Amino acid sequence: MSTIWDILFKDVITDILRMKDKYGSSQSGTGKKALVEHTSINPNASPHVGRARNALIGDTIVRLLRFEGYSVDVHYFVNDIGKQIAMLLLGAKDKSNVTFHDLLQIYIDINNKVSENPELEKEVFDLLYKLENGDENIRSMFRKLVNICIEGQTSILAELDIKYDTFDYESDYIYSNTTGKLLEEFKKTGKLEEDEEGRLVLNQAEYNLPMKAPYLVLTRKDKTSLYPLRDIAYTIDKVKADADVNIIVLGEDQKLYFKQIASALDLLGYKSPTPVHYSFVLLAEGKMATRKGNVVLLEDFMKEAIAKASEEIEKRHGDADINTAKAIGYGAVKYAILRVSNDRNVIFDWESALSFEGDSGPYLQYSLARINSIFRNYGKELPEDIDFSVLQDNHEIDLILELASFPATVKTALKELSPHVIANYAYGLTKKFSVFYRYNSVLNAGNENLKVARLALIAAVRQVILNCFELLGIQPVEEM
RNA sequence: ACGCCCGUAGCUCAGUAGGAUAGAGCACAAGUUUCCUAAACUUGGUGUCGCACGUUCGAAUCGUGUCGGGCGUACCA
Repeated sequence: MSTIWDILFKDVITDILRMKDKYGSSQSGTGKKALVEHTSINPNASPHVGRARNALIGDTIVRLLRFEGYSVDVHYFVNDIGKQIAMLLLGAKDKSNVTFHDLLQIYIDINNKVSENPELEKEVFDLLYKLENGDENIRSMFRKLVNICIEGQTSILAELDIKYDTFDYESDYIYSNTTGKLLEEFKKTGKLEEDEEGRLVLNQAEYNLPMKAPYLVLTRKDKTSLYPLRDIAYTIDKVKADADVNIIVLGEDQKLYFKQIASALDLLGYKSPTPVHYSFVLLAEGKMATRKGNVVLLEDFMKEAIAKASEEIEKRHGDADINTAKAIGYGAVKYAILRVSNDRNVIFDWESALSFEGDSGPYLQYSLARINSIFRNYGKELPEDIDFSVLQDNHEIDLILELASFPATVKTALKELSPHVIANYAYGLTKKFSVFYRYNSVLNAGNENLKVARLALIAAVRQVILNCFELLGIQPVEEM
């Protein structure tokens, strides 16, 4: 008396248990290369949660691509040149032993000073001019400051298990005169013009971009480079790496700007990377502004999350293991940001971001911990032959349908480059598991056939939760 | 002023290649544990799916307009 459900249970569960951490992957990237650039924070201060959204989306896309079998090269563009970093240097150069955590205040102070005293701006540009024209002393001062920043920023992200393969320094494009050669290329297109002030600008009228003036300014009047020129040079380098997939994660403030870059690339015959845009993180009381200092720093969010996790663990188990507290706290941090679709603003408020109940990272981990607990109590290997026809409860059917839809979910997430698809799926699956768990005992199922069939079912659930965790960068927790 | 994105329950969010009574979490109230972890589960809603008009047998989903929020519109990066 075989039914459609028997077949579904048998096929899906056996597939999952056989394919393990590959279940859900269609291996569409086997033998292919992908290049992803994300984060690329200005080296001026500790990242706030808004910047973290870039890193989290980017990292999840990297994980999705690797899951699909792509060989992924993760790039970080270090913006170690330009007015902002020169200002930071101006603010820091008379101070000794500057550390990463001094930089935010220095940055805020110097911004205030310069806006009060425009004379200081000349010093800023003087620093830049010397830098671009090979002043070794200035150059090493910049590099030293930038490295303090990058080290500080990436160590915070590394703590969240977000890692990079390649750091590309923007200044290298000037030192190697790549920007100079690029200007020659643009000259050949006939679209490079010198404006009345002596700056070199690219005429982009033919691309009909929605802007008032169709010009991309590439240099200052002293012919020092502006960011777009360096960015184009860099982007061309990435395109030349000839990856099958080339992605860049950018805030929505870069939408139009990136179209300008893409147009410039098109002019030279290059295919531009695929941009993934996301909306900003807002505070309940308004916008975040680094210069005003009303930001939520990522590291503060992480610390609070660990503190909350430790507190919850102590409530239940006496003392808290720091690794477990980190896994739970960081899972909450990541999930709070990844659950929202890219094109919506994330409204950050401490209370819901640190909620460990319901639709949250810890909820997912808790489901996994419960499954682990059942297997610890069972203490044996599952038998080879399992009769799946005994599974016919509605809660079991809900679960198997959810499990069966995981591969399609991965495809959607990859097609739309939207991590929230995975986050929401993971919640939906664990919610169904929680309901199943409430109404169906596994170890006391009544008979051996039902018991092992349910064990196989939740083993499959466990595997798919683990696969979601791998994609979201959330650490599994054995017990909690 | 113009361009792009968003607007769904008190709050935070899913759901839009058109399809049946629009779903979660939080908050609030009441319950569930001699039984695999209660960070869980169940029950309780008064949603004009911002508003208006339109296309359609049928619209949260498509079109136009409008209001509100986010972002942008060469010489920051």
